[in-house]
Amino acid sequence: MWGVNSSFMRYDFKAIEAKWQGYWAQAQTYKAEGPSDKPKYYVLDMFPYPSGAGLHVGHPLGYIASDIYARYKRLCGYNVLHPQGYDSFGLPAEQYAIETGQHPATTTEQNIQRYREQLDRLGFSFDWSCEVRTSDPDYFRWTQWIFLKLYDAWYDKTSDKARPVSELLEIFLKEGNSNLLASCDENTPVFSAQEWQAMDKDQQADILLKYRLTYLAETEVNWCPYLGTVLANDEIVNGLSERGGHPVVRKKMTQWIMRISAYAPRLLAGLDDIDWTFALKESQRNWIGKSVGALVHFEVKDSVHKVSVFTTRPDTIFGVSFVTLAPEHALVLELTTAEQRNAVLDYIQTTARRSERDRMADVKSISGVFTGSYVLHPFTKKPLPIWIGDYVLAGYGTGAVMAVPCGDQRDHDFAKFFELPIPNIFKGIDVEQEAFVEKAGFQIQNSDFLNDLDYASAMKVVIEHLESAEVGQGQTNFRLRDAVFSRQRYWGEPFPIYYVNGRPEPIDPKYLPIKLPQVDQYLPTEDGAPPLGRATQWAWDTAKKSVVDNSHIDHITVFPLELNTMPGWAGSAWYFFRYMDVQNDKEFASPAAMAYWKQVDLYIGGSEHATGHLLYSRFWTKFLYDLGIVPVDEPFKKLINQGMILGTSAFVHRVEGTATFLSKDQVKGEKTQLIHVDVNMVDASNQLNIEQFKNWRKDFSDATFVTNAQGQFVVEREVEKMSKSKYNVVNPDEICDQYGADSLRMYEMFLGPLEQAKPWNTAGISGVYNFLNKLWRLYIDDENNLKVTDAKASAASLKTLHKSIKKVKEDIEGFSFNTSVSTFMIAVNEFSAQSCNSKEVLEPLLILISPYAPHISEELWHRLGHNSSVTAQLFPKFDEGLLVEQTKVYPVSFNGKMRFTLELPLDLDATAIEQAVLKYDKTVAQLAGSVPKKVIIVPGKIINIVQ
RNA sequence: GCUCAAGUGGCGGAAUUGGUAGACGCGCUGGAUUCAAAAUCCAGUUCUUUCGGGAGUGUGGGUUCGAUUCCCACCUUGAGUACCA
Repeated sequence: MWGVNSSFMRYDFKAIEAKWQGYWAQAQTYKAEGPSDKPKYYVLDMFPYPSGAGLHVGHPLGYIASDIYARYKRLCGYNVLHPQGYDSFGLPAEQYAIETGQHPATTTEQNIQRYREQLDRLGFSFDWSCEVRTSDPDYFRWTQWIFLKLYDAWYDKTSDKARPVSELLEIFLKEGNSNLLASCDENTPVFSAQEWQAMDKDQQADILLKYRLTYLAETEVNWCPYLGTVLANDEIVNGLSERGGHPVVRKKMTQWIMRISAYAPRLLAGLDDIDWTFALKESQRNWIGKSVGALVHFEVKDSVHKVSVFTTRPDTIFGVSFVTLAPEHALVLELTTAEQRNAVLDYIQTTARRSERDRMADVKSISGVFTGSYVLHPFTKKPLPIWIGDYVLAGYGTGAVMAVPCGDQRDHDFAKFFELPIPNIFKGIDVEQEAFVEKAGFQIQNSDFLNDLDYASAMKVVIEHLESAEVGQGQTNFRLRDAVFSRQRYWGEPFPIYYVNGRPEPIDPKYLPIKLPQVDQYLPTEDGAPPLGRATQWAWDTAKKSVVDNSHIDHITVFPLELNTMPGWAGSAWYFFRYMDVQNDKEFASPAAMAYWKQVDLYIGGSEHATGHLLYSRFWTKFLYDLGIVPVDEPFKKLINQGMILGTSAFVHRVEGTATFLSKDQVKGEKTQLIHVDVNMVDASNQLNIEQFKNWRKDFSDATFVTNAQGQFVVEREVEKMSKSKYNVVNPDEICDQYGADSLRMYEMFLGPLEQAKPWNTAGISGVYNFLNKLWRLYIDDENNLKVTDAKASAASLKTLHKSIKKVKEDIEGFSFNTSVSTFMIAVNEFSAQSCNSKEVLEPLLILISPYAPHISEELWHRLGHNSSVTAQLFPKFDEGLLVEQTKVYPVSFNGKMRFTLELPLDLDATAIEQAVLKYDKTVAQLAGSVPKKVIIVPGKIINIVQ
């Protein structure tokens, strides 16, 4: 308690922060204006999933950065929308519900409150009046509404946009689908207008479903019967579930699928127009995976069948020596001859037993089997053997490849292994040992009409030949697969769908939202239906009404509702539009609000969403744009990925097999195990509080602790991901208690570049904490009186101020928040040294610092006598004339003679220039042997000095 | 394997278009203050040195009057992705 009485006053951050947080909330200081004449700026964070663990210091990093930017934009006169919400549907709440029987809504609500308390302490300028929660029926009503829009839409490749199904019906009615270019199921039959009209309602419905942007299809999934759910590939380890170690089987399930593949070309092209990092765009490009090539059809010898393959290298068509099908390929059994039948069946069985993951992991071993059949080369008509092999994936292209051993390493390996021919089509290149895979630096040989051509011309010529001979055509393939949209879970959005004779029917939008029914348990039912199957049909009031409404249904009770729920990404794929007009109960946002706010100008979040959320959001935005619902076709103009804040774990050395713990400096060759200890029991100099440790781990209360000569027990340190299980979590609440929110905000920015991963180290925070106290003492004396006067500022302090304004402005606009903290420190140190107490510089300084440390700035601003908020001010402008720096002389070689370039400020007169030159005469003389005789001034800052 | 990013003091990290490398902070050292501690303030802190200087931004080359910055090769680390025909 000595500190309170000491002559040096520390600023009372607790009182100040509480005071201004309350004031901002009450005055709604950060509420965005509605559509107005002011220029707008939309700053968005990726909204959090409210987990039970609460926030650790890593979570707010991006929020602090976006808050600084939002505050800066307000200071620049923008109407800023800076909202926050919760991605509140999710698996952990459901798992907790399964274990405890508590409704996920209850725990979610508790977690949200905890998050809100923690966020509020940090002084964010969020406009909470437009908070969204994805699990709120008033919100997911619109998620369901968008789903219905997708259900009621198809993709027209001719106009390259989505259109309503009603327009598709008109086309079918008039001309059938033979001229239609649309994204649809591969197995869609071709029909005329007459044939369409002759179909019954059910047949028509089945056809339409093949065109819808969300459709039902059977897909293979990883099913864990024990957990009663589908698992993602990375949730499986060695064929067992990661959680619990239960067996996982491949199972076919009918699921809702999103036809994102229809948008692949536009999702790729759109990347060129948005301001994202190269790395992030690159990972989306890879994910979309465009490859340009050709489809080639091979006739099967003595058969009506054809094998179609996709290849990116049709120029190597004369190098084909066999064709390989995936074991799952539809034609495999039909093409297998009687002699090969057993071998092929064996092979299919063996590969089926291996999971997809094993197959992918095991790249080196080569396996395959001959089917006994042959295809005919499209040009030479030479018979080529058909093989099956598991290096060909059923899911990509056509599930079949034309094997060119001289031009593809996998084909080469396969050919060598099974002693198949390796014809060489590359002139003068040896392909005996390995394939030649370059796309340049060769001329083609042994290839009929392609001889002597290079890659580019051969590609062009061969596609012309394929098309004129009607044995293939140029084609572009995408790797992007349609996205499975069904989850066998409880805590997600219900689908607005019911079934009539097994066919889906949409629920009328006027009955939305379809709320989650009450269930007795959150597990799947005994017969394997999703948890929603536990609810009685009539628990679904609104759904029931819709079924009753449907006039062509007679026996309402037999028509089941969709029991799956939507995946986590559904609610997050459009939430940025809802913030614009959150109270609206007629539309998800009004056209006026969307016309004003348009799109997110700055989006900050983690890069782990590169191929999930960020891709799906772009997909839904483009879709809504096609229907004229939203005015933009890209949701996020600029995107920044904040790096992770890592934890610094602490470990103790335990001598193996004993209960003896050694201080780090006492380990002398003993075999030790490292055991995690809670970082909160370790001080800044890496000393462990042994008593606390014994208390924490009762099983070690009798253990021996070997300390060093100073009686200290030193722990081992290591940087790891911050996580509860590693006991390295630092809670922002504790930092706020000890140093205040402004210190935490500044320190997180000061740690390093925003986009870089960096370790947390609580010890370093004293630097910014001391800085804020120095800042305080610049304005307030030890008797708590204002020191600031109306006196004119000195030239030196004005220069310091304007340098700082320029630097901070550049830093914020370039997202280099770390260096502006240094700038503040330098400014305050210089002002202290200059004994500066002029309002003229100290007022602008507060405005400058306010985005970083809003509480202390606001307090001092009011102490200076202002009634308004510091954030209502305008960001100060810097005076270029004050920013004159030192002069520099550099020698420049020109036409063999030595010339000198001198960087000088604009406002220097001739005498000053001469002085500047003389000041550097030593350098110049060293370089040129003498002092320059003549100084020539050219426009701008550059002055040439000629010998 | 492929793609991307990054290697600078004891540590986190600065350095504008190629122009005084190590800003700023932590830590450490010394001093002031204190009965003492905490806190605060001041000075020092890349290495090396015969105190003139010399070396130095992962390694080896190159371009340049001048390179942390640009080019080539290599090494290391991190992230993503994976039989995509």
